[in-house]
Amino acid sequence: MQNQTKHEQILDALQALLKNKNIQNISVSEIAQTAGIGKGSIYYYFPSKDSIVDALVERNYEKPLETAKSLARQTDISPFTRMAMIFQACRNSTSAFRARAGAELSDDREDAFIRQKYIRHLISEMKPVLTEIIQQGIQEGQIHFDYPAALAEIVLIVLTVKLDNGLYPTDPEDTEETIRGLISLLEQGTGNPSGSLNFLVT
Amino acid sequence: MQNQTKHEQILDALQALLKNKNIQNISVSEIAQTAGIGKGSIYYYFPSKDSIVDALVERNYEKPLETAKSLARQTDISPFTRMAMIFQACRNSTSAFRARAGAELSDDREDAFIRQKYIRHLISEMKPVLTEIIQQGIQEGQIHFDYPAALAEIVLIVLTVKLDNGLYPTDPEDTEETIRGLISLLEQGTGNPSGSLNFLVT
DNA sequence: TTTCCTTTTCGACCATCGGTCGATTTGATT
DNA sequence: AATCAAATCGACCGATGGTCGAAAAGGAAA
Repeated sequence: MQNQTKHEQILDALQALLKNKNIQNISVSEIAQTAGIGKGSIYYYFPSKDSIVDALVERNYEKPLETAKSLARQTDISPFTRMAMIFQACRNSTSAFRARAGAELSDDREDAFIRQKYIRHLISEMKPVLTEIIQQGIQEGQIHFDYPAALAEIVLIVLTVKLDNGLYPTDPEDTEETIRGLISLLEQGTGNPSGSLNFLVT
Repeated sequence: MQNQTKHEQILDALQALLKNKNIQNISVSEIAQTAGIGKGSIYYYFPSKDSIVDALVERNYEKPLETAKSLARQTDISPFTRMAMIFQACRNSTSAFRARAGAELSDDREDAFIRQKYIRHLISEMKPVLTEIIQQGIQEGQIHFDYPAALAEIVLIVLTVKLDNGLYPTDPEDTEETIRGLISLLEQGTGNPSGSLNFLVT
């Protein structure tokens, strides 16, 4: 039983509790109790309640994002295929927090914070990767566009905001239409025939 | 002295306090003291501290957005000019909350919530307006695109997220480049010559 | 004016929370 | 056994959001 394990134990407890209530309504004592340790011990491993949340966000997003990144970095694959991977990664990485049970469409403050942290994390991690991919596409003549970094950012922002569906919630059909619109805009905006990028999303 | 006035008085107090610290560090007693009333009276006018924040967000964004909306609804003006108005409105409506003095780049929870509320508000209010404008542009043959609503949403999402610069903070040049990229994507994506939409942002 | 009732105001009080702290246990090393 | 550092604990602290009953304010009716 090393530090690592106790750390995980506490994070597991918080994650379990998050399924039933939001963070505001979870007390540190509760986390301790669920983890089966004393409240004081929590503060032996974490400096604050916030830091536990931070660590949990990190734990949930770091791994899938890391694998998506390494996949997307395989430069032998075609740019569009790698873009599709990123689209997929964005879909998959949607919050473990959102998996909350009753999950009323939350005006919830803590959720907002977690979401913000997640968006920042995802965009800053994926933007350079996607930019590279787009640049490769430009060099190979498949993409015609002058602002690769901006294009990467635009795509990531729209994907993140729409797919997370928490920051600005809409019904699924609406989300699909926006994604289709984004694809269409990408096609027309980068000089590709209509429908050619459909595979990005199917 | 009606209800309305006391209401406003409390909101004014909160707004004043927000200039110097963030909401987590402002207590209800402090708001009461600043407003010059007893703490108990606060709860006569508002059910909770959160609801005071909500009301303040509403008060700050409702008005400028309403005027932007009515401007953008003047169908006699050309679609692009009206789009420019919306671009401008997005720029201007950036948070009274962000005007905070020291304003360290906040990982702050309350800020995240306020930002979320603002983004939801702005997008849901402006999307129908912008959609109409784009549809008009399509009819007049100035815009060639099949998903007017999606296009409206994409533009609003990118503008909101980037211009607010809190959800995903970057340096100003980077923001400018993304906006330029968005313009360029719009031009190429809607069949307009390069540079023709520059006026949207200058 | 006096009475009566509603609306408004208030701050002491309450439960609870995040976080601290000193005491205590554990357990490896000598 | 002796020792020391790492780990554990829960009583305790200050502060907070929110409650409550008492009391003031202010008409309206007598």
